Amino acid sequence: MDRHRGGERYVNSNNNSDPFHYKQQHSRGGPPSSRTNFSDGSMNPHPQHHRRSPNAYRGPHWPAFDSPPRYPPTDAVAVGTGGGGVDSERFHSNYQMPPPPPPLSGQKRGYPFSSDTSGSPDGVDEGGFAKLFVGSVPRTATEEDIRPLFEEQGRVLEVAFIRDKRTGQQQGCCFIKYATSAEADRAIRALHNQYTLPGGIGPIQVRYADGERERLGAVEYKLFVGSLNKQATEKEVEEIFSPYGRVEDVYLMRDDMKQSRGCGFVKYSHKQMAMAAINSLSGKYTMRGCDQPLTVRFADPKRPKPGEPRGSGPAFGGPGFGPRFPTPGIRPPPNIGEPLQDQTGPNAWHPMSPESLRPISNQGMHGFGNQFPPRTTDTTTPSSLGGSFGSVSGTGNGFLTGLAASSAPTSQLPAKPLPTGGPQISQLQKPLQSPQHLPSSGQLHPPASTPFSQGPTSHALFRQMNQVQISQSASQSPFSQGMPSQQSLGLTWQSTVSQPQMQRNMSSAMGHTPLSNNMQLHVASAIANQQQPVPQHLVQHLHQPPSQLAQMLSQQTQNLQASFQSSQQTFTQLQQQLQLMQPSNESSAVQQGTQDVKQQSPWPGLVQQVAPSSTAVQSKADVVPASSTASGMNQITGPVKCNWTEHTSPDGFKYYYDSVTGESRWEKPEELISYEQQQQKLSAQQPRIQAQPHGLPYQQAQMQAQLQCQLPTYVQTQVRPPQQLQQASQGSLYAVGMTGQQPIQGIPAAQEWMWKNKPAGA
DNA sequence: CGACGGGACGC
DNA sequence: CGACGGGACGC
Repeated sequence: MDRHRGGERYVNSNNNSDPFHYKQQHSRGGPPSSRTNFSDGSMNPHPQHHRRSPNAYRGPHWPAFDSPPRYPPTDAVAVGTGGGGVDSERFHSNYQMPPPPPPLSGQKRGYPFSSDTSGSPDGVDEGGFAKLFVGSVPRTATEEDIRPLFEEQGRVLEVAFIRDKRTGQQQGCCFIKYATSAEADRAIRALHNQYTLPGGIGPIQVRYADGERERLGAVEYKLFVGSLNKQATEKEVEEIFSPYGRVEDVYLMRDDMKQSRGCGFVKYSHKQMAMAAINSLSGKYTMRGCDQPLTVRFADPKRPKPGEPRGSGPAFGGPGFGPRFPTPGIRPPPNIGEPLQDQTGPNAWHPMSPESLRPISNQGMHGFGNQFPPRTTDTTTPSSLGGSFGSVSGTGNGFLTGLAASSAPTSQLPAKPLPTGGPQISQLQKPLQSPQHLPSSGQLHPPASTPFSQGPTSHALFRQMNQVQISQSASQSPFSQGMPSQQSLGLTWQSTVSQPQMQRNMSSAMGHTPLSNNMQLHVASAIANQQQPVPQHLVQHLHQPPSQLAQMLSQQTQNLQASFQSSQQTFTQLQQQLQLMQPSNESSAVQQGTQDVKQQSPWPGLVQQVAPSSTAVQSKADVVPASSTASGMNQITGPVKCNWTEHTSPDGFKYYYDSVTGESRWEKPEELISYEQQQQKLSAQQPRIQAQPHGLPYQQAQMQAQLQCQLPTYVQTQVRPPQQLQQASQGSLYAVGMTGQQPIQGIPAAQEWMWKNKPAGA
C-alpha cells in the first residue's frame, strides 16, 4: 500500500483491511430533508483517529464555492490521536442540506469557469450528481455518522449504504452522491484516507464509484515511464513529472519483493501535460544513477487481467482499443500526430486557453514527439480510462481533481517547464531538476485553482495540511522511511512544533498565489517527513516551555512564509514575464521546441525583480516575526511587483486575479497595466541574459547543493547578490519542494544518497 | 526494455 | 458459461 497517491499521494494510506465486523443496519439515506444541528462545525461527530483538522469548512457555511477563502479556517486541532468522544448520538436522522453555495461574488458572469468536471455552469455534473464510493465504513455506521462529515465538503444528495441484498447487512461501504464533481473532488481530497469513522478500523477510502469518472467524462492520460532508477520512489517520480502538470497518480511497477522494476506509470488529466512531459523528458532526462534517459510515452492499454471486471471496465473504448475518444461526444483530432492543440481534452471545455496552447504546441514535435504511435497519441486516454480506469481510482485523490482543476485557468499550461537544462543534463543537475520544475508546475496547475481558489486550491491546501498530520501520525509510512532525502533542509524543525500553528500560518501565507499550490504540496510533504535533523538553534530551545517553542516556531514560520512569498512572487512574475514574452514568438516558436522556450524563460527578468524583493525580505526573514507576512510581501514586491496576473477562462475570456487579495475581475487592473509596461521597459533595456541553456542549471545546482547543506530553507532566501537572487529564491523553493535532494551534510541518508549521487554511468 | 495496483461498487 | 488467446510502438 504505498501507492494510492493521487493528487496528493503519499498519504500513507494504510489500507487496513477490512473491518467487517459489526452489523446493524441503518437508515437509508434518501434525500435529506429536515434539519439538523450540526451547525457548529465543531461538532465533529466523528472524532477518532485521524481526523484532520476539523472542519475545514463548517457547517452551513459553504466553504468554498465562493471566492477564495483566504485563510482556510484551520482550527487546527491537535492531530487526532485518539479522538474521543463520539457524539454521533446526537445526530438523528434528519439532515439539512447545507445552503447552496453562494453566488460568486464579484464575477460578472458568475462562475467564469465552472469548477466541475462537466463544465456546466450551474455546477451540476452529468446526471446532476457525482457518486463516490466510500470504503472502510464500519458496518455499524449510520447515515448520521457519515453525512455530516461529507456535507462539510459539499452538497450531499444521497448517502446509500451498500448492503447485502439478502441480509440487508451493511457491507462496510457506501455511496455518497454529491451535486457536482467539484464537491466530490473536494471530499476525496479532504477525506480519503484521512478520517476514521467511529468504530472503523482504518481511515475511510473515498473515491469515485466505479464508472463515475467515465460517466462524468473524465479522462486520464497515462504515460508509461521506463528507465527509472530502481531506487526511485513514487514521489521522486512525481517530482520529475510535476512540472508539466499536476500528476494525478504515479504507479511504479514492482516485483514481488517490492523492488522497482524501473518502470511505471504517471497520469495527468490533460493531454497537453502528458505531451509536454513526453517531449521534455523522454530521452532527455536521465535519473541519477541511471545510464540512460527516461522513456516516456503514452501507455499501452492496460492488459486486462482475467476476472477483473470490477468497475465499469471498458466503459467505452475498452481496454484494448476501441474508440478512443475520451468522452463520447468529443472526438479526437483527426491526426494524431498533431499534438498540440487538439482539445481533445477530456472535458468538454476547451482545454487550454489560446496562450496555453501556444507553448504546448511547440512540443508537438520534437525529438521524441513521435515516439508514441499515433494511436496513443490522443487516444490513449480513453482506453486507459476504460480499461484500467474503472477500477483504478485507487487513489481517490486526484482524479477529478484534474478536471475540477481544469476549470481553472489552465491557461498557462503549456509553458514548458523549463525542464532540465536540456536533453542531456541530468546527473549533475539532478538535484537541480526540481527547481526548474517548480516554476513551470506553477504554471501548470496553479492558475487553475487560483481564481477560484475555492475548490482545488484551498482544499488542496487543506488536504495537504491535513496530510501532514496524517503522515505524522503514520510516520512510519513506507514513504517517509525510505526518503531521507525528503527532509530537505530546515523544515525539519517543524516536527517539533505545533502543527496547527504551523498549518495555520502556512495556509494563510500561501493560500492563493497562483503558484503556491505546488509549494504547499511540497512544503506539506517536507513537513510530513520531518523526523530528523533539527536545527541546532531549535534544539537548544527544546527544553523551553511549549508555548515559547511554539512561538519560536511561529516566528520561523513567518520567516518561512516570507520566503515563500517572495518565491511565489518571483514565480508569479516569472509567469507574467513569460506571458509577455511569448506573444512575440507565437507559432514561430513551434519548431524550436523546448529548449528555446527555456531560454526565453525569464531568468533575466527574474533576477531583476527578485533582487529587490528578496533583499527586502532578508532582513525581515530573520528577525521580523509576525508582520513579515503581509508587509514583507509588499516590500518584497516593491514597485516592480504586481499581484495581478492574467488568466484565461476555459471559454476563452481573459480575467485577472490578484494573488494577494484573491480578488478576480474581468477588466484588466490598472496596476497590471502599468506593471506590464514597466516590465517591457525593463526587458527592453536588458536584453536577456541568455542563460546558457545548460550552464545556468548547473550553477544553480551547485549553489543549491551548497545552500542545502548549510542553511534552513528559509534562510537561503536571504542575502545574496542580486545576481544570485534568483537562484536563492529557487533554492528555497527547491529546498522545500524537492525531496530528492542531497542530504544535508552530516546526515547522510545512506542509500538514497548513494544512489542519487552515484555517477551516471556507474 | 520495463507494461498496469489499489479491498469493497446497490438500487 | 467463463475467460482464453493473441498481441504491440520505437528505440
